[in-house]
Amino acid sequence: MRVKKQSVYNAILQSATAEFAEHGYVKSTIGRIAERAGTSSSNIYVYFQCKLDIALAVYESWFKAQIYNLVRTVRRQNMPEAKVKKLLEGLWNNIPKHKNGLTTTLVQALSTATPSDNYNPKLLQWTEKKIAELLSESVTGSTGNQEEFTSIANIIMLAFDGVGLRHNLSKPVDHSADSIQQMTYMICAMGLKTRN
Amino acid sequence: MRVKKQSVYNAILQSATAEFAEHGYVKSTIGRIAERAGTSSSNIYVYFQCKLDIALAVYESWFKAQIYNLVRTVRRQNMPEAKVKKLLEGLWNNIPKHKNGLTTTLVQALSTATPSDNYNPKLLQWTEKKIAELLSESVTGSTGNQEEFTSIANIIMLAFDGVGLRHNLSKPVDHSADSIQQMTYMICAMGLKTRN
DNA sequence: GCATTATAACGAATATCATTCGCTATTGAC
DNA sequence: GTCAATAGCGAATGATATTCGTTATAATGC
Repeated sequence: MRVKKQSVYNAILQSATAEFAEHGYVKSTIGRIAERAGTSSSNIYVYFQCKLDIALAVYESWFKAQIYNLVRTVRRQNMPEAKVKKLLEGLWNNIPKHKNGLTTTLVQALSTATPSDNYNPKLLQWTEKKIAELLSESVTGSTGNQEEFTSIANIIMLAFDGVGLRHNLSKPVDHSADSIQQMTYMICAMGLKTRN
Repeated sequence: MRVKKQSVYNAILQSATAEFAEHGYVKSTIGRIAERAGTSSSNIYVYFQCKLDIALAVYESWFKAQIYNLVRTVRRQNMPEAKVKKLLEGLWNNIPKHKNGLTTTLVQALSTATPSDNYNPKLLQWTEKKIAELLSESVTGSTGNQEEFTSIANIIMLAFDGVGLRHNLSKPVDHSADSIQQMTYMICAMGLKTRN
C-alpha cells in the first residue's frame, strides 16, 4: 500500500492559497496550482475531490484566522459602541476587502457550486454563532446569546457575502462607512432597550 | 447595409430568460440559448458582447418588475411595521428565492465577472435609491430620503445579494423569518427615535 | 528480507464551452 | 441597379476541469 503524504497535501494547499489570492476562484487553474505545488494536475484529485473542495479548505483556515483576529480586536475596545463598530469594520470592510483576501474566491466558488458538490455550511454556522456571542458580549456584557443577536449575526453575515460579491466589480460608490455607522447605531440602540 | 432585427434580439432575450431560470448562469450555454432562439451561437455575438451582457439584460427587466410589484405591495399596508416587514419579506425571501428566479443567475454572473467586462452598477444604484425612498415613506410618512435610510437600503441590498448567493447551495438552516422580524424591529425603532 | 497489493503519481485523453474567424447572403442607401 | 456594410452561420480555437490507463512505490503479512 501507498499512503498520501502530508507534505504533498500541504504543498497543494499552500500553492492554492497563493493562486486563489492572486486570481480568484474562476481564473485559477488546477494546472498552475499543481505546478507550484510540484505535482501534476491529476494527482491533485487524489487529495481533493474537486476544485471547490480546495477553495473551501483554503478559505477555512484563512477566514478562521481573520475571525480570531477580529475577536481580539473587538475585546480590546472598552465601550459597547466601539466594540460593535470594530466588529462591523472587520466584517464589512477589512476582511472582505483584504488585499490578498480570499473572500472573493469564496463567493465565486459558492456561487458556481452545484448541489452535487454538496457544500457543508459548517464554517458559516460556526461564524454566525461566534459573531452572535461576540455581539451579545459586546452589547450586554454577558454571553447570554439571545435570539436577537443570532438574527443580527445572520444579517451581518449575509451582508458580508454581499460585500465580498461586489468587491471584485469595479467598485461603485462605497457607502460602507455610513452603513457601518448606521448599523452600529441600530445594534446599540437595541442593546439599551434590552437592558430596560 | 443590413440591420439588426428586433425580432431576433427579442428571441435571444426570451430564450436566455428561460435558459438562465432553468440552469443558472454558469451552466447555461450559449449554444442552447441560440437553439431556442432559432439562431446560431456566433450570431448571438452580433447582438451581445458577451454572456454576461445577456444575463444583465435579462435580469434587469425581471428584477425591475419584481421591485415595482414590491412597491405596490408595501404601499398597500397601513402600519409602518407592516410596510417594513413586507419590504424585507420581498427582498430577503420572495425575490431572491423566487422559484423561476434569476437572482442566483445574477449572483453567479457578477461573481464571475472580470473588470474587463466593465459592469455598470446602474441597476444597483437605482434599486438602493428606490428602497431608501420606500423605507423613508413607510417609516416617517414623507419621502425626505434621509441619510439613514440610504444606509439601511444599502445594508438590505448587500444582504439581498447574500441571500441570493446562499440560496443555490443546499439550504442550511434558514433564519430568514427571524432575521426579517429583527430587522423590521430595528428599522421601526429608528423611525420612532427620528420622530422625537 | 521478500512477495503482495492497494494506491500515489503522472501523462495523455476527454468533454465542454465561450468566443473568434472566414465566408456568404442580404438589404439599406445612393 | 449597384455598392458596401454587416447579419448570419458553420467551422475553428483555446482554455481547462476532470477522467483514464499505466507505472512505480511502499505498507503489510509472511
